Amino acid sequence: MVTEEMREPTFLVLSALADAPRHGYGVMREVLDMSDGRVRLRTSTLYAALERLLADGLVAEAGRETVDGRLRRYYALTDPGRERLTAEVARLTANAAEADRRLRLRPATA
Amino acid sequence: MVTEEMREPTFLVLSALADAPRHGYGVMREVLDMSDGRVRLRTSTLYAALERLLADGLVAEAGRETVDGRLRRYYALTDPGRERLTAEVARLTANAAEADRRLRLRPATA
DNA sequence: GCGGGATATGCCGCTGGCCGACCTATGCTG
DNA sequence: CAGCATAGGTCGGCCAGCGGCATATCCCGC
Repeated sequence: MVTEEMREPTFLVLSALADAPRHGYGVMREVLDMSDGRVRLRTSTLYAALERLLADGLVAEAGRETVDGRLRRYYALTDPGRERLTAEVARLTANAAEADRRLRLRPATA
Repeated sequence: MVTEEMREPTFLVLSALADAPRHGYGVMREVLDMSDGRVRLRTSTLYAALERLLADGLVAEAGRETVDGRLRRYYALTDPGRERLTAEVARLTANAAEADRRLRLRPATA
C-alpha cells in the first residue's frame, strides 16, 4: 500500500466513524460538529465518499433501520480502515510538525 | 479568507519555502528530503503550483540566476503565504488530534 | 565519444474527488 | 401550511495533481 493522499472530507468521514458506527446523516452532523462548524459535507461528497470507502474495504455496512418512517443505513470502520486512518494521522502530524519547525526557523517579518 | 482545503503537494511547496527562498528544482529536492523520499513532486505539479501560488500572492519571485548555463528562478514565501501555511498547520494538527482521540476511544479489534 | 543520470524549466491531456444544484420524502414546529 | 431538520440520493462541471513528453546543460562511467 502506497498511502496516496486522502482529501479532507474523506478523512473526516473516516474520523467520524472511528469511535462508533453511524448513518450517513449522522456522519454529516458529526463532521460539522467536530470541525467546529467549518466543514459542512455536501450529500454528493458524503455518499460518494462512503461508496468509495465501501469499495476500498475501509468501511463496511453495519445494518439498516427505519426510524420515524426514515431509512437509516449504518456504516462502520473496518480494521483496514482503522489502519489507513492511523497512517493518515501519522502523515498529517509529520507534515504539520515539519512545516511548523520550518516556520520557526525563519520567524515572520524577519 | 475562507481557508479552503489545500492539497498535500501545494502544502509541501509552501513548507519547503518556509525557512528559505529556493528555486523550483530545489523545492523538489527539499520536498523529497523532508518527506523521507515519500513525495516526489512531478514537474507539472510543482511549476503549476508555483504559478498558482504566485497568482494568489502566497509566493513571490525572488530573483533569477544562471548557474553552469542553467537558469534558476527563485521563489520566496510572502507574509500572506506564511499566514496561510500557519493556518494550514493548525488545521492539519486539529484534524489529526481529533482523529487520534476518536481512534483511542475505540481501540482496534475491540 | 556516447549513453545515462542529475540539474533545471516547462507543456498537454486525462482522471478523480469535491462542489453546487437539484430531487424525493417524512416529521416537527411556528 | 410554510419552513426546517432529518434521511437518502443524482448529475454536471471544476480544478489540482498525475503521467508523459520536450528542451537543454553538465558530469560520470564505459
